[in-house]
Amino acid sequence: MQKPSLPKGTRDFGPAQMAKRAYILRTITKTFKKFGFQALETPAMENLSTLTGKYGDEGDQLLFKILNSGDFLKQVEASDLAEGPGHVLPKVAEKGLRYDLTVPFARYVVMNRNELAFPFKRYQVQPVWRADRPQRGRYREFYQCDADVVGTESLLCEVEIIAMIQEVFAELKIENYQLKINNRKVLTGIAEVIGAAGKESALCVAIDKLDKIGWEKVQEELAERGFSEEARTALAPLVAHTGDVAETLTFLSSYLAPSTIGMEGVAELRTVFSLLQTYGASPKGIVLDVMLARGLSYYTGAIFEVQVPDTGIGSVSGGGRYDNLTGVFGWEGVPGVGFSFGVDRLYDVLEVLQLFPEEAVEVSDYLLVHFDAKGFQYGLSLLAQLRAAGLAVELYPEPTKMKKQLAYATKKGIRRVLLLGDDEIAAGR
RNA sequence: GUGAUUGUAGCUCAGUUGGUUAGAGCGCUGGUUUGUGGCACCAGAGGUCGCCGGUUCGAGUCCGGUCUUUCACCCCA
Repeated sequence: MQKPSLPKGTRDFGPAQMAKRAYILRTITKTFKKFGFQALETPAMENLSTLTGKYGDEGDQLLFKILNSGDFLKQVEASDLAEGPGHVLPKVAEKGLRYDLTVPFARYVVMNRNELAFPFKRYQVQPVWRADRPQRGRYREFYQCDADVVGTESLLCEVEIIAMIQEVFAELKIENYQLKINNRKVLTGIAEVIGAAGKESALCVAIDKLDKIGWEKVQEELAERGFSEEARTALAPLVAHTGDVAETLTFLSSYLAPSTIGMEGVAELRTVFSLLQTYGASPKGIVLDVMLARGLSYYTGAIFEVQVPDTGIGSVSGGGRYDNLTGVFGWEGVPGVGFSFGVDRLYDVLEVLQLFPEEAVEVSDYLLVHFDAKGFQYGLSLLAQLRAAGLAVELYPEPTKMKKQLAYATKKGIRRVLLLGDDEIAAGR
């Protein structure tokens, strides 16, 4: 007999966890629907050709590949083996597990472009798989919870994303959070202004670590990546800047004045904040963080990230705008904007802050406890009535002593029991 | 992918410089209690010490490999 075990980086979700996860997902999907987003599901597996090349070389390595069925070696020649794994792979695996929800979404949009009503707003809650090395809060199978709008450049989308995030956090009773906003064009502008035009992706990767490793270390990394002394000096006032949204916008207007694209970013940010005000959203939790970069290279406009301080848990939500979502599938120039909630991390945050409501745990309202066959028969006759009244009820299925039945109720967390003895039956209760 | 780290009963962990039948607490099962569980007391079950190999008269203890856990890097949710 073998000991059962789980593949590395995967988890079971027991009843208690499922109830709490369902609470989170109910809250999120309710909000998505309220904003006009519609559900989409795509297959767990995609053609490998759909997935490869979309996430960079490292991403390709993190894809789970599915071995072809049957004689998976039939197309492989000895010469292929000699050429290495890269040559053999396409001949033994033509499918892979999805790595995120964005690429399958783009594939879906392209395949259905004639049927969809644009701007198309969809949400999608499904697991994704990455052959990463697991760590705390990082798994090989985890859920993403995406909402995207494709087919419009309107900044209303950005505003609505901010409003949805605020609504979800309010519903979940998370009071203290930071919704960080920035714009990729601002970052491009910064690269231009400090004389490092075109090196913004390297700039982003380094700057993104500011919170984690501090300004000193970021400067070292920038130096390693070929940023000059002057560039780093020019960056310093920006790093040092603090202030509210209005002050930061004013600061950026002068700092980025030499950069056309940078000023475009500032203008977009101004519009978003202005629309937000008109919408009536509270400025609560919103931070304009010019150092927010996010690692992803495909964002071209707004960038979002949400953190809950003092929990030791990384960002729980993030997203941004991309100009060309569907270009890789041959349909150029379709803009989109979207974001994602990290369900697993949100779960951890609620756990740490003890914000799960008691009723999140789904358990029967009553257990019917019987002493003998007569009580069991009577209990059986009550079951359907009580259930018809909308109560979750169960009857202990075996004849056994009360101690065991009550212990079952205790362990399962059933708060109320009905004892069915001769006296109760006689009294009609 | 790089560098560390962990693994003993269902759970949390002891286990002395390698030396007889590997322990504790909690949990579990039964009983004290043929109508009131959570407390108490009594009894009991449960481990080829992650797995494979090596050193040794002898390995839970030392060595190698492998898997697993956790952590940092890379990257990311």
